[in-house]
Amino acid sequence: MNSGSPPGYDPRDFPPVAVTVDVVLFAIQEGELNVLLVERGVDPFRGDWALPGGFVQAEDGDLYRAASRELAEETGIDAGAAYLEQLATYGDVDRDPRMRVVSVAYWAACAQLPRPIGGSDAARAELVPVARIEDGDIALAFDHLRIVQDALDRLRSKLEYTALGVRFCLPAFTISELREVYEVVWNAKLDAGNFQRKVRYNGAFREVEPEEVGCVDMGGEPAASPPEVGDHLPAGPASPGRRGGRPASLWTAEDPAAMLNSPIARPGAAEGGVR
Amino acid sequence: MNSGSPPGYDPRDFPPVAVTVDVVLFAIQEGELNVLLVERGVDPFRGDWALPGGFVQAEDGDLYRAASRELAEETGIDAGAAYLEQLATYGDVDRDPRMRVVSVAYWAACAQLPRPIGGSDAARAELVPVARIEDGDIALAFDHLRIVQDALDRLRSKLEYTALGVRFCLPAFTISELREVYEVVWNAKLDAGNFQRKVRYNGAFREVEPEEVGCVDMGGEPAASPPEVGDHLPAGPASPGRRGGRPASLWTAEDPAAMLNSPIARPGAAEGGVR
DNA sequence: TAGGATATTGTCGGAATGTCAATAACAGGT
DNA sequence: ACCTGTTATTGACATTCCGACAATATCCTA
Repeated sequence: MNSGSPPGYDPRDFPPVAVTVDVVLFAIQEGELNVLLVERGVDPFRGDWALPGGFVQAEDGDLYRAASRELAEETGIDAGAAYLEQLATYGDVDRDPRMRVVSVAYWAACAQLPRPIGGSDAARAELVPVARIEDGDIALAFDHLRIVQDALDRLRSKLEYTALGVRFCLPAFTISELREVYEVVWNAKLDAGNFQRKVRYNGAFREVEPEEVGCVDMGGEPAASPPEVGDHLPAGPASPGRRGGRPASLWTAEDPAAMLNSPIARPGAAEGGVR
Repeated sequence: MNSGSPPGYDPRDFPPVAVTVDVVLFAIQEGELNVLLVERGVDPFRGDWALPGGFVQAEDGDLYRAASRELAEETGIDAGAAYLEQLATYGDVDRDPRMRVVSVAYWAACAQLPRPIGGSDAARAELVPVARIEDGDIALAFDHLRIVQDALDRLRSKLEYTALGVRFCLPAFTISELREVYEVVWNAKLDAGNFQRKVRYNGAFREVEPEEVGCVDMGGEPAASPPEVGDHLPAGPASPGRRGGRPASLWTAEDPAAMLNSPIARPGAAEGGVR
């Protein structure tokens, strides 16, 4: 297990390694799935886009906390409001030209970016459509392309069998809003009727009575304006104008991370990585 | 690579952190699911059981390779033969009393331990039934109990929708052998007939013709020796004596990591962590 | 050759799913 | 008030899937 001196590690006993955390934050805007990227201002990969991240600090009690801190610094978002789950760890010897850097990647999903982002760092931070990344239109630093792809795989899989899609919605949402989340993330069209049934039967979701609205809290961001009946997807044409039609009932998820007792089928999911 | 100045990292720029890999190796023996543990001989947690692992070395090109190396050192098993997949990374500040150690955990599954184990290290290495660990009968060092539990969750989930169960079997196996793997890992009983259909229909498995296996003797004398048709589970009463009954056809999995196009239902899986 | 054991195939009712259509409830304009 | 367009929600069905359980098939042992 350990190599050299008996008890107590000596920093000289092991090769110098830096440990960082990187966060893949997903958000839906304009009916598109986006990832938060920052533009690198320093040398390796200067000018390229990279995931927000940084060194694990001594003050970070654990890795989750380190990732939350990075997320908050970059976006002001509270980790509880964006889920935040560990994805994987990347440690190829040459992934950073300067020295060995082992990076623990996390992924997150949030309903809407509170402020115009661009946190404490001077670096420009922007939401970039994943479509452009998957098409290779964006130059990503380090092995961050692979990390984003892994995160995408994980996100797409998890929507199948967990209620995590609601993290893209406000605390109270309509079934159609949730369906649109699925359609955007999966880049597929789902039958409205079936989706309705799926949600209604799944114990993971609960219809919220009109009187309750306003009390629903997913433990996250205090929605700027109390969730209003008829709210639509965060951003997009959004709530401003209900374009007519029968008003939808509002729903909520007790525990967004909960398993669905029957999964929601992904259309073209012959095979693929589920992780 | 690194040196000092411009955009290079300086070891003094970040807190000293050690990076290790730990491996949770599962193996089935005597109809029980086991985990490979080593007895600690040095101070922190001396005498307790721990997962095999060690520092990421400079020679390890990537983390997977580091884990393979640890696995090989400890058991002589080639990583390719045991799958080996990254599980998660653990970095709580106090998980090791000596200093901050970030540990990247891997899990693996193998059909049978080649030698009586107990690799290069002087430390005693043993297969311990997971039942005893889950019951709390075994004192595990560090946060290794949590790691084992996470690995168990992952293993049990992955059996549902991948062909990874075959990693507990020899290259060619009978459907009953595979079913027993499921029953042992899930600690549940499965209907033999339905399981049969599941495997036969799933594109992930392929029936192997007798000619492919070697000198096959299906239906004649009890072939005396080597690649025998009636092989049973690695270990256990095993192949020695077919206890009678219609001989089973042999199967194989093209790609053990492949997804099952229709999952195998886990009996009492109301909810739980899929990770 | 009988009895026991294991593998494999069949049957059948209930549950789940997908497709497609019908109804409900609202906004807006005339 | 009435008509039209739009979205939500519910129904009807055919098809498939699944679990429980029974029936065969093939071998071993005695």
